[in-house]
Amino acid sequence: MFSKACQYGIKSVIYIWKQSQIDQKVGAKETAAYVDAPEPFTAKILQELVRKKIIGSQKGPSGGFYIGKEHEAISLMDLVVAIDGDGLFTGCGLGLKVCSELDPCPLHHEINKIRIEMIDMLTKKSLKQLAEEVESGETVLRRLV
Amino acid sequence: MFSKACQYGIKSVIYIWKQSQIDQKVGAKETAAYVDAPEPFTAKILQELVRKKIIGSQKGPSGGFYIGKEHEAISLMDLVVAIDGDGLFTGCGLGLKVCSELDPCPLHHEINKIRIEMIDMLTKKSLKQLAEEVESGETVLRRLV
DNA sequence: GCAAATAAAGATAGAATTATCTTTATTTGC
DNA sequence: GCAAATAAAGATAATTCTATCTTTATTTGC
Repeated sequence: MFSKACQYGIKSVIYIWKQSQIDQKVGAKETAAYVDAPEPFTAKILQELVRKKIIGSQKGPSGGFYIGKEHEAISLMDLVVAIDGDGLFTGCGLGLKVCSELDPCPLHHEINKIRIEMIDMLTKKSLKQLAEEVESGETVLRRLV
Repeated sequence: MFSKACQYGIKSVIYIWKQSQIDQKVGAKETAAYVDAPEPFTAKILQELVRKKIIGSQKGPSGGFYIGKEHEAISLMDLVVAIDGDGLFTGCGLGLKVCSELDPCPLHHEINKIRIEMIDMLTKKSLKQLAEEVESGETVLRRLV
């Protein structure tokens, strides 16, 4: 469903959010280690997210990635689209050039229904909410064993 | 959502079904042309589907791919799994090694809900049904313009 | 100003997916 | 039996995704 890059991105951003709550910027290395993702690849993804204004960054000692007021409204949807693009949500699910309500491909209605639910879920979930659920222990971001 | 191979596979199998209804075996070339997919790639996919008993094939003149009684119970789910594997439906959506109802990843419940709907849809849709809807004009398999 | 820490950028490599080409095996119709 | 048609198998190439390494640019603390 999501690419590896996207999976790493989602987990990283939740961690960065969590640390930003206690005013800590976090490095790519620390983040990658925490979410169990390859470090240089994670760094690339975070770089890209900064470019797209999903998160912020600061160079130099005690620098790192962070999430500030300006990123608070970011939804999971924004994040996923920033990394994977909108291919999951738009275009024909079977790759037809022409596919619409009027000329639906054999899976048009079915895929549409699932897409709507997916978009709904990703739009409603804020990163804040995800981070808070991890914080409270409702969900887990990494294995602690 | 589905790989290209899977998209080509789904469309091809619907066409093959349709032709099997009128007792016509169809070649890889004809199938690929009909569903607007690259020919050698389509041939490979169909080969694989034969190996997995999703469709049948016969060599020689007036041979080709077909769908017989023995394939009638095949669901879309069988087809998708045969080509893309079950990665869409199993394992953690964020790639965590440990993720379950008891130790859910931040998206576990949400992804589960969508997966259940997807599995439900793919399991209930038979290839027969898809082919009949194309036949009746309810849905379209390729652009006719 | 300088050293250290960090992100950013760019180059490279490995693996998987997508796609093509060539050769071989089988089947049919004559 | 032979030619033609077709699927099957195997080799190769192109592209994209995943991953790493190296160099450069910034920023901080001293």
